[in-house]
Amino acid sequence: MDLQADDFYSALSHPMRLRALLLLKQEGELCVCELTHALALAQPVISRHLGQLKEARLLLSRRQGLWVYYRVSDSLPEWVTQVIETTIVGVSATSPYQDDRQALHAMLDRPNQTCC
Amino acid sequence: MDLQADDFYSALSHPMRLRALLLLKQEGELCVCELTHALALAQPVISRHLGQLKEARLLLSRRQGLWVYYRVSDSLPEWVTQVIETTIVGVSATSPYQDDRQALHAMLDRPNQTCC
DNA sequence: ACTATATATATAGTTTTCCGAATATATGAA
DNA sequence: TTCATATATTCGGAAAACTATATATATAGT
Repeated sequence: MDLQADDFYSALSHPMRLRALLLLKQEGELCVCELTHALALAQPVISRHLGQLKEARLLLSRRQGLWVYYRVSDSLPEWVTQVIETTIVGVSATSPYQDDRQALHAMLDRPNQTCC
Repeated sequence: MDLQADDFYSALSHPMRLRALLLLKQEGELCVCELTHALALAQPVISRHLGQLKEARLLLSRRQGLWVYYRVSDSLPEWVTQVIETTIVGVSATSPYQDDRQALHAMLDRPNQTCC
């Protein structure tokens, strides 16, 4: 069963879910602690929103050790992929999306080799 | 002040507002009674959702006699226009968007010359 | 003025969404 | 096993969104 348009749009109705999706699309896989740092929100809040995006089938996740990595699903309908990419082109240079990327890149001790 | 991405996405978070926007983009100007017929909803419900879309700067309206015609704004950011068009390409042949157009076209006595 | 039609708004109540805090679970290391 | 860390979930309350009903407004015609 495919992703429905109204599920897609209501999944993105919360500003933070939009920020998380755009950041993940641009950066690839990110763990919860990286998103928590980049978006400057409490960890349970992040986890809940990621859970909603995953339930809406926009995200996939995999666990690696202590960390859970989220990424944008690679089996989205073509129009959804285009909409996300068009949105990135349109707004990624503006606030708060630009700041989110900067905060991520400014984060010290990102996992993959080291720890959070 | 320009349309913000999170305003755009939260404006479309209600399934009916998404249906109305896609229908208006495809059909051009429509009056409230046409939308009420096509979407099969009570008139105050339609008016309120149209008001929200207008407040979000996605729609414009003009009054002509008794009727108020709504249309998609012609001064949207380019990325917003592309997102809307991409969504139409992706889902306009599916339910309920296809049915909405059919219901509109099946409506007798649409205004413009006659009355609702 | 009065009537009819189209649309908008206000009110009240219900449902949904969201957050904070606490707690639970999963993994890895000692 | 015990401890520490990362993430998920649960619970209670607050805030927001939504609906239905009723009413108000705007316009046109008589």
